[in-house]
Amino acid sequence: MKTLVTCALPYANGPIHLGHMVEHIQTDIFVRYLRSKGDQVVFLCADDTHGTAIEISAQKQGVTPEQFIEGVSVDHQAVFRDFQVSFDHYSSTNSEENRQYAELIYGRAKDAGFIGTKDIEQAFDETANRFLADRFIKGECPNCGARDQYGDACEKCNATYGPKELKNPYSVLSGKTPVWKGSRHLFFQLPKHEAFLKAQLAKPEFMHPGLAAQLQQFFEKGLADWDISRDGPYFGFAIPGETNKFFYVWLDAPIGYISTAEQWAKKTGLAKSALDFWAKDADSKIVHVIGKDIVYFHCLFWPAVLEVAQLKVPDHVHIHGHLTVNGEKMSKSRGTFINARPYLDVLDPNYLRFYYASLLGSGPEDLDFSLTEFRQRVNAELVNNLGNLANRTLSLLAKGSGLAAPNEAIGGQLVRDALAKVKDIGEAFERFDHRAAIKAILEIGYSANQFLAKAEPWKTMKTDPEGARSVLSEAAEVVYLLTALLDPVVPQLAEKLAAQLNRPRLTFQQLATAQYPLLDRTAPIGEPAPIINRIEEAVVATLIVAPKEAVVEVPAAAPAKPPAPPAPEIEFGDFVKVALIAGKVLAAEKVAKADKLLKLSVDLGEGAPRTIVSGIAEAYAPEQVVGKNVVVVANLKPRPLKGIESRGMILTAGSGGKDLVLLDAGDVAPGTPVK
RNA sequence: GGCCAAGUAGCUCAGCUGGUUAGAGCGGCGGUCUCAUAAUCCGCAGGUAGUCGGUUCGAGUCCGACCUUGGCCA
Repeated sequence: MKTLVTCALPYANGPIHLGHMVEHIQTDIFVRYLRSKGDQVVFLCADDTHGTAIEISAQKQGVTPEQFIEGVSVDHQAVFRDFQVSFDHYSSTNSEENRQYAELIYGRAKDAGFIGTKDIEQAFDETANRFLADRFIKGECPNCGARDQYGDACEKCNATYGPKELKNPYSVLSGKTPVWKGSRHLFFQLPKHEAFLKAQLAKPEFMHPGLAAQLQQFFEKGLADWDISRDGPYFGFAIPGETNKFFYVWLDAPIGYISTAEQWAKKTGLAKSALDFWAKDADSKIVHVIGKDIVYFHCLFWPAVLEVAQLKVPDHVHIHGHLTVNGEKMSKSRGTFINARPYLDVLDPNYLRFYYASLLGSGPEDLDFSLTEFRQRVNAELVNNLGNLANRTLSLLAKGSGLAAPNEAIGGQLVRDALAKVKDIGEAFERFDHRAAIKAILEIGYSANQFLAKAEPWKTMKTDPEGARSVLSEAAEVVYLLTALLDPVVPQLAEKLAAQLNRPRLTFQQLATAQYPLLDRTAPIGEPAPIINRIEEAVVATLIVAPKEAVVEVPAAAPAKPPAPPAPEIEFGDFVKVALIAGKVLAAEKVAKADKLLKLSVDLGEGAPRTIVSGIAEAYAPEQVVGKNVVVVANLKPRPLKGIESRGMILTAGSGGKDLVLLDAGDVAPGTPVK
């Protein structure tokens, strides 16, 4: 039995960011575990390269789409390599193999009578000579009138509608008003597969049951035919037997999973073809790992397409959540959109691998990259607990005369307790519950540190050198065990430990039957050294950078003003009288008959929130300030403003009116003093 | 609007089929050790379990309503 594992194919229209890495790291951990356990596993990924967006991007850069995706692919692969994501092959959907499989699958669907045609009317840009997808047409929201909204939904009021309903529509490409034009499109007849899909979703091992339940809404509304064709010009594969029609990018993208396997088979000779995995009756297990945003493509369309093409339907689709940064969606304007390459420029990839692993459960919940949490947890758990355990043990051992013969009375309990956790750790990795695996590994580290603290070999070394050697040798058993347990998560560090022990890494396969003692005590150990250093706070802070545009715009928007006259000096005693406290805005509303005032409810960690009236309404809408961390003068005498008693003052910078920004207290708990 | 999921200490989470004083890690505070990357180890403080109601001898655990958050609606 061999397992084929895939990550979702990154779109070749931009760089890899830390959100992508959530998926690739957790999948790599899963794969490395399976390999360590002795499973045959092939780990594949590719760039998703087709569609209008890529064509436009290439045009902007003055290169062909092929040149454009080639450059992107080089960058993508370098990032994954530097994060030690261990793909067996990385390809592109713009390959000859992918064209062949796309044509094969389409042909089988057509022969089986599952492709229909329909005439549809679409926006057409006569200047660019293109049909316009919903996101290439903008206009005013038919519901709330907001300007510059896309053709499918309004970001202001969340209304959904069709592009034809937009008022004053214009093409994003040319700015011209589009015309409406008919075109005949090809449709995959999804409704004919309702029974198959219902049965597929009912399989408990196929996908997360909660998300499967969510897909029921598609059945309740009735499945619709799926438009799989696009009119040229379109960067993609021409549809056989049609004129100027191309496969929609979402048809050939997942087929990349198959064509990449085909290339891998050719490259390595380890399989005759992709069909060793993908034939309907193949002795294989197929696992897709995807984000929750693309569930219906992978759990509705894709299984139906494979079924029609008489290929194997995936055994499991693992669905994970998205990344937030400091508790919010990644945002370019807030500077929290962190790309993978800048991260690698300043920080060790092992930090991120460990941190993600320590947060990831097997469910589809989001996870947060909080800068402080990231630094504190990695330093405390990976560097201090585990890294230091290895370093203190091996350093002391190196000072003595090497490993002692096994002494079960001293170390048997420690090692057996640790070994007893191995099965659970493996099972946790296998169900993507990396968080649980890390927790158990840390418990082992904790036990070993405790063991050393009690035995105090650095003291007994002087009086009982043999006893001290035995204690350290037993602790070294745990370090040796870590070469297997840490390998899926931080393979480089596991390798360093193995080198310092002067032995090859242990594997989960070996551990399945291993017993105390694990370590051959006759061979010498290597040279001890710290395996990884702590994260510096100053370095983490550099990950969040305000976008350049904003930095440039500030001086332009605020013409130089004469500097304010310096305030008279005050004593330190005067300063400390001001109680500055970090708070979080829980709610905000406009104060009636006041242009400048917002009534805020602010959590200062006091139990009940405070009401504070603040003159920031010209700069901030109420919904913009909710959730913000602010600095509050907490001991200001209460004062009524427009009949509302304001108990404190929010600090801002700027001259007032529209020109002010709230001071951000940062990622600290409400009630934290500010000095 | 419809549907789905989640709401347990400052943060991230455990708590099996309802049953004694609700747990852990991180963070905070105090102490200890000094082998080790000021690491380790010991201890302390922190929770009206989103809210309200119901079932039950007994509910964080079951049911209902509501609130909040996130997601999906091709």
